[in-house]
Amino acid sequence: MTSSRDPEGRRRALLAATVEVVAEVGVARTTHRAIATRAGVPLGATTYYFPTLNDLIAGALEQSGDAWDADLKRWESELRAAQAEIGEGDHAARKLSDVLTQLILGYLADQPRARLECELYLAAGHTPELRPLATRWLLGLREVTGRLTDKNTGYALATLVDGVFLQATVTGEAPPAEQLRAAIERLWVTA
Amino acid sequence: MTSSRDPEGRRRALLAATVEVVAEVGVARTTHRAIATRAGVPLGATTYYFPTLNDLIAGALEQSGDAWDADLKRWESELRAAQAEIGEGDHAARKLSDVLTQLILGYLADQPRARLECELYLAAGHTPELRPLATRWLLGLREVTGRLTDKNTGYALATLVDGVFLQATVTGEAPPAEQLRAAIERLWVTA
DNA sequence: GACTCTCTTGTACATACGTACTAGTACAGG
DNA sequence: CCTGTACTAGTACGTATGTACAAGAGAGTC
Repeated sequence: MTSSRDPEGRRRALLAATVEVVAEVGVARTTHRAIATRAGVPLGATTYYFPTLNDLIAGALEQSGDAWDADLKRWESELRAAQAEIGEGDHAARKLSDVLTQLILGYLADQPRARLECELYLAAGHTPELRPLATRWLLGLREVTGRLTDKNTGYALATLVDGVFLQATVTGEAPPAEQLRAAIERLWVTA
Repeated sequence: MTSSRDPEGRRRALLAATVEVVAEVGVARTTHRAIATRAGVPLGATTYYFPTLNDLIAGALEQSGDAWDADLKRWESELRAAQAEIGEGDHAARKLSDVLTQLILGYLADQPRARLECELYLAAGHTPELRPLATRWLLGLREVTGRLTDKNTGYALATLVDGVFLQATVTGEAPPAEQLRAAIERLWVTA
């Protein structure tokens, strides 16, 4: 007896399983067998749909990159909405720092995704072919914060957020909301 | 013919080789054989001096942690010296941000070390026994910046620096010095 | 119904790994 | 000189891995 036929479904299931496995054990310890078990498919299916393990992992990371891009779009529009609502007054930085903090906390609440991102960063450190993907991820954030403020402030904010992500990955705990908000407020100086 | 006898030398060579290998390929891909080759010792020597691979890696990371602690001490004393020299005036933040930026750039110039640190962070994400070590690393910096300023500023500065480390690891490039300095200056608001 | 093409599933194989082990070698103390 | 201890060096073994492959099953076309 063979399973129901659904090639596209299997593709998706394999990619989703890969995302989970990578988030749990890291790129280097991700194996065909772990993915197959997680996806509920036989081992052979992995190499049928993706010629090599690297292709499978690359596909999963790329898919996560798309999700991250979507998140970034949402961040930008929410922050723009807040900007429009409140004008340019003194309270602006206060309000905006609040919104950004909440967005960060919301993102980090999805631990596997946050960990996957950090995992990608680290893997990019010694896997040159992952570097473009990781850089795109990094620069995407910097561009958003840059568009909302100016180049220098954008760099500062993005760097701070990257630090928050790193800390969250290491400790597994949520960042201190008020301290984070205060830090963002100090950086958010519109030129 | 056997090699010259120097047990302590071998221990050190093994730890040093482990640091290099981990920095290059990551914790998960570090193997006895790679370490032995790098250290120029036969395979059997690795398990003779360190019962398991994890012991060897843990030893190497701990040693690196000590080096990081020493670096932090140096950072603190240099920043304190700068503080003492310049008083509390308006130029203080300017001068201190300059000094800290240079310290960061200097640290990141030693790429293998910086990469090892980030490698540890990431590995800690899914290896609970590494978490204490990584946290100590993280908190060490935060304590130093906290002592130099105040708790909130310390958090903000340390987080920014962590972000800089992450970015440097991913891109392999030095951070933009002037933008980084400006960001530090904005955060360095003495209470 | 026969053919074919796509997909499924299980197994096989070469390789690399962690670690254990054996045999030998230098140097200490008697 | 002899003996035990600490170290060296090479090899062996069981396991897990990436990937290849063979045998089959479902669905569409004639």
